[in-house]
Amino acid sequence: MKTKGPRKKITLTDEQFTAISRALADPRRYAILRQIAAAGEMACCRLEEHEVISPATISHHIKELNEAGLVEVEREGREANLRVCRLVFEAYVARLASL
Amino acid sequence: MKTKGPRKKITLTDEQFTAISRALADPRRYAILRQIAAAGEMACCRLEEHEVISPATISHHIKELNEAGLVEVEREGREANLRVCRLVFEAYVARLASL
DNA sequence: CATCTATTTCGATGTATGTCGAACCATTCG
DNA sequence: CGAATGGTTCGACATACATCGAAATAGATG
Repeated sequence: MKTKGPRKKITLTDEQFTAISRALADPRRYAILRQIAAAGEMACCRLEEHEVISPATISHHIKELNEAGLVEVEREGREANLRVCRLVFEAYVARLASL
Repeated sequence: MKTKGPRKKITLTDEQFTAISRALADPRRYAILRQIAAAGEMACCRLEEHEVISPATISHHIKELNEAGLVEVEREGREANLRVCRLVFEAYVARLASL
């Protein structure tokens, strides 16, 4: 069975690869990424992290994830909608797996 | 074709997972890991990094990789033989891929 | 407009970490 | 034994970075 896979192959630059590695290295950031991934799409204000860390810090983490190319941010009204860039993430995993 | 795959499945603790993430996040450390992986097994003193960074720093990185469970160190005579722990690495990639 | 909510930006702060030199330990070899 | 080789350990140092509070921005809403 072919579970609606990626259409295109993506190649990451070395810079993006290390940016992603660093982005994933912080547990809090990884937890955020997981929530977004699990939800498919979610508003920033729905993140569990609001119980734990300040809005400023959350915003910072989102920015890191976004600049690494892992997360797409779409402002909609007053909130920010987050979505994982699957193609980029899969490209990262693939490259990592090839060691 | 079944390319001599891993015998057992390994489950990583959360701590080990983040330790590996952090270990991979430094480009220098990742480069070292790649060399070891490419060689299958290699003496520490053969690492290209000796051209770039001090023995002390290399030793530090090896230690990090080892403590994360990614690299096995076996002292043989005066040199240290390095080998990638494939099972651990593959467990990491698998868990990462499942997001 | 005034206010509330969601988010960002800025500056400050404490901690983590990559790096080094120097000293040290272990092994090999003359 | 004494020197050379390969690694490690130990501070020290500089930079990176997670975090915060406060102030700013932007949209919704009364």
